[in-house]
Amino acid sequence: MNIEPESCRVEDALSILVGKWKPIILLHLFTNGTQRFSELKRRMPGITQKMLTNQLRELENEDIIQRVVYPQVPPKVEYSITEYGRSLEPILHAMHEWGTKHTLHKRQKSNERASK
Amino acid sequence: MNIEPESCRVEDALSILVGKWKPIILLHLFTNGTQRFSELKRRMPGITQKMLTNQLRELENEDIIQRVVYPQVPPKVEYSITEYGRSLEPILHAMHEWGTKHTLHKRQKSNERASK
DNA sequence: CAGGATCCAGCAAGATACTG
DNA sequence: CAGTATCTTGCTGGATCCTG
Repeated sequence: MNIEPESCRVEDALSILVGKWKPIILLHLFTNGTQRFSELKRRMPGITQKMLTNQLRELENEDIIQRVVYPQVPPKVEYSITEYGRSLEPILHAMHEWGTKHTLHKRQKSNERASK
Repeated sequence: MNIEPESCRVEDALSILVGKWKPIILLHLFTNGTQRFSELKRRMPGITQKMLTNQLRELENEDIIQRVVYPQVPPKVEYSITEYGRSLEPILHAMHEWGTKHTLHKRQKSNERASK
């Protein structure tokens, strides 16, 4: 590891992924491609309209996702990952892999304690 | 990307890195090895004792870092990365790389807008 | 030296109601 | 359908003071 703590840019990446629903939103867009607002909402039980809108706006402001409005009634808005946004894919994937192992790791630890 | 949103473990990894000082603490331990509480504090201007203690405890609870207490007066406590904690290194590194590019990306965007 | 204990401000996020 | 507006709550992080 040769990152100078003074010029650390980990936080920049982190700040974009942080947000209660952002990783899941990204995953849905990665796996299912372009989707409408209502589709995303339906796929994420528990999220409120306000939060979905917020998180989508923040991702859009960072050029991670793209928002396309079709001027019609009733309204239709589609969201998709930008090409730039795709560069986050390896990171998301690495975190998922690590998280999976970590879940097992924690389970082992708690079993060790329980069997004493 | 083939992560099922239902079994997504990105959040698990994220939750460990999130915390205002955690990435920097990890970087300092990665680059400088074992260090005492006061050394870490000195290297991080602005952090309070409470926060340093908090963040260290949380990392310790996840087995990312190790805490060794020397029973003497005045007290001496040393912190270091566990071998398990080292598995986070590639992720931190990837995020730093991405963050560096993202900083440039944003600068370009704002220049584009400014020159219109 | 390395903390623990309190108190407090700010922001993220949830609930709910309304609208072009 | 895809939002916006408002109110409220819970948690993160900061300031400050105390101690084995």
